[in-house]
Order: sequence, then structure tokens, then C-alpha cells
Amino acid sequence: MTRDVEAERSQLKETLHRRGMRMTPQRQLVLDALVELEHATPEQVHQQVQARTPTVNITTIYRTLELLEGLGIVRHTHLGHGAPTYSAHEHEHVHLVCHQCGAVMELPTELMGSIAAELADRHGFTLDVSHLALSGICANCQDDS
Amino acid sequence: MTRDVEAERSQLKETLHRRGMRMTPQRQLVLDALVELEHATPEQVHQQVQARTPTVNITTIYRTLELLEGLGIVRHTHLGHGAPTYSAHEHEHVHLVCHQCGAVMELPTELMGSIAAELADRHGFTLDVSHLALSGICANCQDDS
DNA sequence: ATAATTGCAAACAATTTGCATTCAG
DNA sequence: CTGAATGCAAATTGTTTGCAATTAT
Repeated sequence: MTRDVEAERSQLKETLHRRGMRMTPQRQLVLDALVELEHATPEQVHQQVQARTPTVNITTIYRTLELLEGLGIVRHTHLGHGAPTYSAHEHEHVHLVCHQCGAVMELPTELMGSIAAELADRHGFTLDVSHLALSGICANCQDDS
Repeated sequence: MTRDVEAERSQLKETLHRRGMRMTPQRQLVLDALVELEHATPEQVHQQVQARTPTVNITTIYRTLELLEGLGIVRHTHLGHGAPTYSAHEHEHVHLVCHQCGAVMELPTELMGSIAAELADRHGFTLDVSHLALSGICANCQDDS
């Protein structure tokens, strides 16, 4: 996994360089935080980053996430309520959120394959399976009621 | 459709009464606004309501929407960005949002039938098809690129 | 130098809360 | 009169912006 981080980092550095941008400690910290946390809101990324370098401002987190997203290195998903969660681009999945308990589940994107195809065929709509979650009631909460 | 409004209104009045709550002008206005607008953010409901009665405060809109939702009369959907949209409970549909242009499309809920079944079978998860939208790129924006 | 990046404070938007006032049963 | 409902102002949360100070090339 240290390998992944390295790879991400050098890829990012090159991409930035090509655009006359710089690879800064803050950007590395944000990227590292995302890889470690897998998913996180900007707030959570901020905390994780601050654990290492307490001076980093949350504004920088927002700006960096936006930048990384523009470069296609991270993506964000709206889980329904509150803040969106960011994650490193590679593990794309469908999110299920329980609106009772708030649990978030991840499923392979193939789940949506047939629907994606149908939407493309019939409506010319290209589905982005990971940008918005599906919601409902999870197995646990089902029992409780 | 005037009939619908009447029906909604008296059903609501009774439901409220059963719980020791009152049917107020503000609640009627919010409900009417929702029926007229079909979907609307709290802000939009507020404007619609204020067109008739300018004194109604947006706090009341929020409280009323929450109340009506608790009573199962309205529901809200997260379209991804910004504010959720509320709608009268009856017309349930799947929403598709284009993240390029922001267009919102509605499709019948049957679209998700097979997935809902699969999630229920395999994961015990009861999908609420209308609470979160699907997102992607619409046919129009496809061409533009 | 000079252009990119950051931090900080302030602005903003959406929503919630506390509380005093109003209103219907 | 008593509890429910509203309005208003202030607090919260999530996010963005302007600008001056900092830093890498």
C-alpha cells in the first residue's frame, strides 16, 4: 500500500508539473489522507491532515480536493444528507446508505450495469454510478422495526 | 386537481387532529405550494407561499416540511448539489440529474425494480427509489462535448 | 522576480434553535 | 387558560472568496 501512495504521488506530481502547478506538502497530505481514509468528508480530511500538520487550513483542503477532482484523481459522492465524501478515484463503487442508521455500504458497480445500459439506450443518459448513493433501509434496521 | 387539493387538505386536517395538532393557514399554504410546484426546495416553497402571504417565515416552512414528511404526506429527494427538493408523496419517481447542465429528469420507478429486488434478496436492503437521484450526463450535454 | 499557493478573516448559503408572542380549543 | 404554532434573531454548519504573506522556480 505504501507502493500505491508512492505511485499516486509521483503521478500527481507529473500531472501538476505539466500544468505549471506545484506538488506541495499540503497536497500530499490531502492525497495521503484520502488513501488512508478511503472515504471522507472535507472535514474528516482536514482532521486527518491536521493530525500530522496542524497548521493546514480547511480552505486549503477544499481547494485541494477541488483541484484533485479536476485532475481526475479523486471523486466525490453525495450520500444524501450533509457533506459529500471524497475518495481516491480508483475504487469506484455503488454506495448504499441506510436512512435509519446512516450506515454506508459499498457494492460493485456491476450492480447498476443493466440500468446504465437501459438509460444509455433509451434516454441517451450516461450514468455515473458512483456520484450519488442509493438509499433505503438496511438489513439491521429492518429487524429493529 | 382542485379535488386533489381538497382531499389532501382534509386528510391532513384529520391526521393532525388525531395527534392534537392544528391545521393552520401556514400548513395549508405549504401543502398547496407543494402540490402546485410538484418539486421544490424549501426556498422555493417559501417564495410560493410568500406570494400569497408575505408574512410567513422560512423557519415555518422548514418546520412544516419536516412535519408533513413525518406524517408521510411529503417526501424529499437529494438531487446531489445544494438543497433537497420536496414533493407531495403521491408521484414517486426516479430522478436523473445531469451534472453538466443540472437538468432533472423523472422516470417511472419500475426502472429500478430489478435492482430493488436484488438488493432485497442479497443484502436485505429495502431500496427507497425516490430519495436519492441518479446522476450522469444527459443526452444534450453528451453532444456538446 | 514572478507566478503559484497558502492562511486567515470575512462573506455566504442552508438550516436549526431558543425564546417570547400569538392563537385556537 | 393552556398547549400548540409562529416569527424573529441568533447560532450552526458547510463552503467560498478576497487579499496579503509566503514560497518554489
